[in-house]
Amino acid sequence: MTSAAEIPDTETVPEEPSGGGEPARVAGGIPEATVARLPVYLRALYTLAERGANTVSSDELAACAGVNSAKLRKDLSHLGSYGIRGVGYDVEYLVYQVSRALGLTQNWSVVIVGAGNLGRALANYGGFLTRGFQISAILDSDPSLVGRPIGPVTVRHVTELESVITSNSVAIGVIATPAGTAQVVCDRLVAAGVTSILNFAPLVLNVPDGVDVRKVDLSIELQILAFHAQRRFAERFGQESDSAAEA
Amino acid sequence: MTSAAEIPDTETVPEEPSGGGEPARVAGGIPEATVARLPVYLRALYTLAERGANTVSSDELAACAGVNSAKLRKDLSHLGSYGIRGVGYDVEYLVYQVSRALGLTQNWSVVIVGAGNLGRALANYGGFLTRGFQISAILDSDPSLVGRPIGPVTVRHVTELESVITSNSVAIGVIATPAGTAQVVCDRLVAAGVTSILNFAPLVLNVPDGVDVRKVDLSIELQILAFHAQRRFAERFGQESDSAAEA
DNA sequence: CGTTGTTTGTGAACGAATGCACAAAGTGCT
DNA sequence: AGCACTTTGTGCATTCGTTCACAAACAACG
Repeated sequence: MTSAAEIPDTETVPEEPSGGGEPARVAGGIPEATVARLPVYLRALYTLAERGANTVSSDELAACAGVNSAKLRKDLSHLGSYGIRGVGYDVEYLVYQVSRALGLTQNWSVVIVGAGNLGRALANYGGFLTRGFQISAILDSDPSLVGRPIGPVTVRHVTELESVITSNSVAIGVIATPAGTAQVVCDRLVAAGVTSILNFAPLVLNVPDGVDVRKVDLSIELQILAFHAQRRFAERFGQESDSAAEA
Repeated sequence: MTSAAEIPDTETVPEEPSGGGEPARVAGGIPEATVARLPVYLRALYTLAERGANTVSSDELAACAGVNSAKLRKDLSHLGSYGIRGVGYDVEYLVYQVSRALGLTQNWSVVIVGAGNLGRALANYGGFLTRGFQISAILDSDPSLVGRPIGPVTVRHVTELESVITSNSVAIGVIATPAGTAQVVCDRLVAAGVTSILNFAPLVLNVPDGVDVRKVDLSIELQILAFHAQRRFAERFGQESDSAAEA
């Protein structure tokens, strides 16, 4: 759930109505729910490729990705018709097509703001940033952290934010600061031209239209888990004292 | 979109059909999409309470939470009818009701497995674990980390996993290990009785029915951002070379 | 070449989520 | 008490997402 339901926060510019009864088909033609699953498929494909698989059926790939095979096929059908009936999908070719659809054939420059525990974890997580992303800088306001090497870069002072962004044409900003400074950092990122932001600070960021914010929030996830745990608990034993089931 | 969309992974046990035309109403009566937003409302309510607000209208609260006010009212209506027409909601009372709905009136015991950068970040993030959650232990397999104090606890060896869980009646496990060991850790958590798992490792965990897994995955979020960034880019300038828009 | 078996791609039914728009229900002023 | 104003709670239409089930397309083999 999510993503949650995740759960989308994008402000998508609506296209012309385009007649049909299809499920929306925003510009780019790929529904949000599908976009959120493509990275999962991509990871499964890489795993399969490492195992030496040349082709894969929708059933196998769906099992690896933890989804139902009909959903997988419908998702992939939004990218084009890249399967072979009676055989399956060519792994390498599908990797390329999914990557292209996600925009990973170009390299994206990322700046991380905040070199605390979380920022360090992100910068060090080589596995995360393998393909398509490159950390241009990690910034912090604490002078005692500046100059310290973390992962592929060294910490720079947050005053350099604007110059780092313009000189590296950074398109994605990651906010790993405390909640108190997150909005200020966000405003500066946006003013400097960043239109994609990944927010780890526990607050709702305010951004103008045209800026895409995604949030990752531990406490929210924990609370959702707590809800389900409580529900399971109440189901197993009798109903709780006063649930919302009164007439 | 996190969650957005985030995106559900729960195996919910369907209740009796219950007749009506309402949107599903799983056991507990609260739709998934609503559950995912309740923590956001709760945080906004705490912020408002700190500012000294006694009551709040759906418009204000919706603005704080970054959603549409009709959606907010519909969400809250699933908990019961706790507003006063013409006035709004009593902040303190609503905090209590939302907390109760989420199962935060009891304390949940959490164990973090993996004391690397990420595990340390989580254990130190006091802001995350304020209300309703308590870190019972943080575990790692690296002997050089054992004994080191992190946040409210000290690192213990992962061999103690089972005993920690049973003696603290831990209900929630957080996996902050590398991908290679995540499944093994997961299996051990499940075998020890944990039914709620928050997974930070970049892989799809395999769990039996009745276990609830939520994942937090940086690379997926980045890839979704990249997709939208690419789309915006292609929209601004002419269409890309070959999009999927052929007849 | 036809037949059998496999797997994709998708039409169509269903189910969930969103947002509008308004009646119902309250406050406060005169 | 009556009236004007505010805000909740919800029925309804619409959009979005999932799943089923099957025809179309291909491989393999005799």
